[in-house]
Amino acid sequence: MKERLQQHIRRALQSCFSQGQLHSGHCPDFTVEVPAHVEHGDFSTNVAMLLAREEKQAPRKVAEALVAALGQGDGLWNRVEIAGPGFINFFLTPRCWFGVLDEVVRQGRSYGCGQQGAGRKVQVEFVSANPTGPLHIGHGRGAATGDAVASVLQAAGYQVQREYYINDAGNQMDTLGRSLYLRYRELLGEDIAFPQDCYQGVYIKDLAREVLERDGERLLELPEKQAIRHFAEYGGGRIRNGIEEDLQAFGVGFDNWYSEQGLYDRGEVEAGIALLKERGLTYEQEGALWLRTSDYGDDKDRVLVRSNGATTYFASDVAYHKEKFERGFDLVVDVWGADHHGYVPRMKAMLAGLGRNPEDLQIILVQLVNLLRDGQQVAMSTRSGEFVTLREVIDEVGRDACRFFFLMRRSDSQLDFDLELAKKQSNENPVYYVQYAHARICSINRNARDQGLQPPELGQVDVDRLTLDEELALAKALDRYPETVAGAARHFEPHRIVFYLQDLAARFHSYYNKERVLSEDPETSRARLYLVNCVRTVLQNALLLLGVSAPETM
RNA sequence: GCGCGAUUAGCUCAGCUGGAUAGAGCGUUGGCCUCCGGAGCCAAAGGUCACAAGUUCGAAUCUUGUAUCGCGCGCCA
Repeated sequence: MKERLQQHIRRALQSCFSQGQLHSGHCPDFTVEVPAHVEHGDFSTNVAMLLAREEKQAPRKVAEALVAALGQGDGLWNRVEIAGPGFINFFLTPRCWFGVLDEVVRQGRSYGCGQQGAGRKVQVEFVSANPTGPLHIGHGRGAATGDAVASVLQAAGYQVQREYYINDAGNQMDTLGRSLYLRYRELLGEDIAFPQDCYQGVYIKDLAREVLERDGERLLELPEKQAIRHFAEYGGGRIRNGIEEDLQAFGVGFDNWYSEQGLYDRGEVEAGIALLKERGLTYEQEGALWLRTSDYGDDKDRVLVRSNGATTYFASDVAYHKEKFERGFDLVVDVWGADHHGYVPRMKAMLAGLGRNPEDLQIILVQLVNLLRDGQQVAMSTRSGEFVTLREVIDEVGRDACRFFFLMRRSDSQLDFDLELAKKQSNENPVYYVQYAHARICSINRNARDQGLQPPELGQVDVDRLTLDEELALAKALDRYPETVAGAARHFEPHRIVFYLQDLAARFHSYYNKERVLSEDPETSRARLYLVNCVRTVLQNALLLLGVSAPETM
């Protein structure tokens, strides 16, 4: 709708230029917005105020010329007014608003999808937790966010790949192996002083016991190094499988699991470093190899190869991201914990150094989750290994509530997650509010069928029967859905969908309480059924983007 | 110390590319079931958008400074 108005305004502008009412001859970057107050119409544009300076005329004068040129707009609006400092307000006809219903029915499941990303490949990498322990609640937020961002981008027309980067190289795997090995020896009766820098969680003991049951005592015979490697491989594999199962329970699936170790095995890390050297972006100092990231906006230069010859984590990240783009992605999205925000400049710098536009890498920072129970903070400490796992939360509050809660705030603001609240089946809990709206409409459909009334087919309804303000408001809300999805995709902000859903559900509940859909008059009932099923379609489409189910009964 | 982010109703938070009289949920108070599912609805109260300058037709939004809070600042991953 917005776009149609923009076209009309542009056309009016051109005609003013050619007819000589206006002189500057160029079209400013104006906006068409939904005003905050209904008295200001359905849409409002600031174009006259933007032109005023160049035209050397009062904004309202410019607006008058434009309004004269706008004409009747093919019946799109029934009134145009100039208001305030020079806004032009449009009052659209109900008939044109209810046209959106046919659009929803025509497009069905794809209503809301757009073409802004058509022909572009994007990769979304998220979760990417180390395979050294189970996923915790923070990973859950990253998983929900990454998956929803990927879905939203898909809806915007991008070809999307979901990828999980497995940090299976470096000394953390060694630490995992050592932790397991020591617990194993402990189980066999040895008195072990378990080191601080080993993984403390109980899952380590469980895994060690598992190995003991499988392999018996014979691993004690192995040389320590070999034993540790054995434990690392076995434990890493088991933990990875566990992570995959947890994600599956959460409804998150990946197209690709990408191993860091594989980068080393194929010589990609070496190749990456060689390329940077070739481009003259590196130098040696005190026996280490540095990358000149500070030439591209970073605070300081960063080490790629340490003086002991070992490569840094950053070096494999260089190789990884270089390789991502070689795979042909036009856009790469990384979802990180916000505590890594200090790494953003060096990643962008690295891309710039490689001759790639830093904008082609978007990094979404996901803030901490503050876990509460009845308003009291649940104690968590990674060091002691006492943390609440994602699986525990899914089992306790359910997948839908869990996902919805993770997406209720913008990802870069901290999130309070109250376990008791998420479980409550009451009006305090926002998850069910939206799902309930969907279930209610399904219930209406069941009742309608009992009365021999089917949800009407495309256009088989008289929209003039829809005369209530609430009905018009619902149609307007449905019209706003596609641009909401587009905005969520452009800004990588899935929480916009959540807010939209709450708004749409509220409008529906309000309507439902005020007026019966199945009324005395069959034609009116059919029209309302048509409207309400459009609401259902959009609720379902939006919930689907978030990975939350749209139940028919609750 | 340097850098990044935050600061909006009692609480938790939205607020689009700078737009007109700043919004929602929860909580509080008072109403609504003979009625398609009350997991719902209606109404009221509640604000110096941290503070101070600046930019302009117009600032919660942009700039600078101040305060408070959080995070990050390794040849760790």
